[in-house]
Amino acid sequence: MALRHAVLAALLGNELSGYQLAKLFDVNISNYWHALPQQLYTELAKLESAGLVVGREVVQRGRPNKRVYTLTEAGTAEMSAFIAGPSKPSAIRDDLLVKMQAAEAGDTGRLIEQLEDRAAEARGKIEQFERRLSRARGDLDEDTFLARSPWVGPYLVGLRGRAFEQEALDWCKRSADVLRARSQSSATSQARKEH
Amino acid sequence: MALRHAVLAALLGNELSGYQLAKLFDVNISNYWHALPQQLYTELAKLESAGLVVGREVVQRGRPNKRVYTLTEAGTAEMSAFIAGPSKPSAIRDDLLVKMQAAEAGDTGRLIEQLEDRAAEARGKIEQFERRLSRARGDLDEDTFLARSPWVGPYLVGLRGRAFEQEALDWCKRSADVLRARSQSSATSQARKEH
DNA sequence: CAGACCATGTAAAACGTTACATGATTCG
DNA sequence: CGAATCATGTAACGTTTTACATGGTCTG
Repeated sequence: MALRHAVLAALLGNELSGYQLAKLFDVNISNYWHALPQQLYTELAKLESAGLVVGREVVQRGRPNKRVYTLTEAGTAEMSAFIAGPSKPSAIRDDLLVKMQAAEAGDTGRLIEQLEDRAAEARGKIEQFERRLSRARGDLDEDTFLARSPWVGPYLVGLRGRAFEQEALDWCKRSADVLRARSQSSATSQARKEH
Repeated sequence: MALRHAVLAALLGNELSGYQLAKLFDVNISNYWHALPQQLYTELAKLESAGLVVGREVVQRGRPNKRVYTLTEAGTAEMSAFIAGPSKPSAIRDDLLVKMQAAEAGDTGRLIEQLEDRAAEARGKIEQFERRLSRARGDLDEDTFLARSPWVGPYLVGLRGRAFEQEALDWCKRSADVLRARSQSSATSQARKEH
């Protein structure tokens, strides 16, 4: 029971369909919880039969009908109990870091490419976070917003998302630079030998 | 097949037993890949029957015998193929962030406590990383070390571990401050009303 | 009219976590 | 002598991923 709370948290204050939730998880929530659409559909069904959310059918013109979900009181209570309870240690898994750890066993050029791809991705995400944070603040400066807004949870989560991506970006740039410099100098000394 | 590569990466250049590997995962590798001891024992058995590692029995006095594992050529080749192949998007899951997202639905005081606990944990980990990095560098400065050392993968991974914990620490402090300030000002306005 | 987007699910396979199980040695 | 550390596993259970399945609308 873990995805459960991430879904409830996303639904808190927003009425969302499975599809909308999937998009939200893809672009936003994935920075602290990753889930595939299939999981969300099954989770929403489970949550509804457990009485933590209620769904209602929304008839649409020009596109398929959808079923949107809202938290019930039991759902809010569940969330409140979750917040008070113990946290599991946060888990990370990142292929790039596994690859970096084993860098000497593989093709450094390919690894550098992957670091550059990840850096580009990070740049995109940072911009997204920036836009979303700025929209949330409106014309208040950050400290004022954080002091006065009735809801700060999602904003603080966004700050961490941005910082995380910034950190990833810096690391990718630095690591790619180091690997590039090393492969050049070893190519140079190789050339010197062959001379 | 995912834990597999994290184990192979850890074993690259080190001959380790399941137990030593478990400790390494607990303190070091957990920053980019999390695994429990049980998983490691079963994974090592699988890797050995797949011919990617070989184990050998080490007889010890004063403590139980152990079985230590080394990469085979096939294991190194597997790692090299993994490095060249596509990376899965990195996955994070952090209860604290789920709780923060839903902060308004629960007890803010409990959440602040948890942020403080996490901050203390982060401080400890940062120190550990600092010590390990400094030991790895020896008396070279970082840039010289990164240019000259034959192995930089683990060091670069350590840099990210430290940066990640530093980022977590900063975020926990900032978030706890924000929540504290808000609960005080709402307590104040509450007191004013009751007056 | 092809490709992207909206919209929702099921089933099987792989993976991870929790609980169970054991036993010797060292340190305070 | 109790707790921590060294040392290794199995089995049951729960979660996540991958593959399969479908079908309408909107945009270029």
